[in-house]
Amino acid sequence: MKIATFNINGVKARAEVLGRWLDESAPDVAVLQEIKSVDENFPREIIESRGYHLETHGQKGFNGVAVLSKQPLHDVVRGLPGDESDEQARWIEATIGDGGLRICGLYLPNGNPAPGPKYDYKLAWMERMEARVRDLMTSEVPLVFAGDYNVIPQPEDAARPEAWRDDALFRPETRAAFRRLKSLGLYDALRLRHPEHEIYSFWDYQAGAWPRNDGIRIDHLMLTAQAADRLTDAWVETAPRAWDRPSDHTPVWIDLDL
DNA sequence: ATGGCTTCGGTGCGAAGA
Repeated sequence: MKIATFNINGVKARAEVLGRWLDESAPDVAVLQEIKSVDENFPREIIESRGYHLETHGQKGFNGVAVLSKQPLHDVVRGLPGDESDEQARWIEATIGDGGLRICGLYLPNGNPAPGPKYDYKLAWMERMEARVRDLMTSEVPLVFAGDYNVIPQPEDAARPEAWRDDALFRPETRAAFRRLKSLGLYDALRLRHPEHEIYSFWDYQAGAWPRNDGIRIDHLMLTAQAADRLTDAWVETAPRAWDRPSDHTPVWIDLDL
């Protein structure tokens, strides 16, 4: 089962890219971030015309997540539990097909500028995610937590780590919170398969970041042991970053023996 | 570089992103 996460930076602006990507790369399951669309205006036909089931959790203007799957989606949860007052659309869960896998698609807050209220929100969100992961891990079903984490886990996950030293994506508190998530028993799929350096998933639109390969790795698929046991491959698909009108992120993939 | 692009909403150009 091939599973991808893709921050598409606007589902309507990315209609052509999204259709081409589904045709060429054909994920079994994918989670999308930054759809920047309310659910009523989501261009569902791009996805459903290609035979996918689709669940969305959007809001006006920014944020927004979605999950698509060739198998039916069940028991959908929209929004990260733990704060009824949080109106930002950054979390969606669904069980795939007959229940052999549960996937969580997430768009973790950016947090800049740091320090400040946006950074406080990021750290609080990560604490809430920790609680949700704990909850879900009481089940024996393999779990995949996939999305744009807005976390550079280690210096080797950035082409120029010194440029990110004080940034909300790389500050010590951010990386410590990410380590706490891992210490619950989650495995970074890409690093399980590719411990080597220089693998990125985001390149800024500005200053020639893509042609200079001035990237960062912030899109992650985190697996429970039950899912990691099934992991056969993990990779970043860089080609879509070079297409016309690309997202500034590119898809990250795993293949599970499910 | 004190964001050099790009999205959205809305139809100006500011907010947000990373």
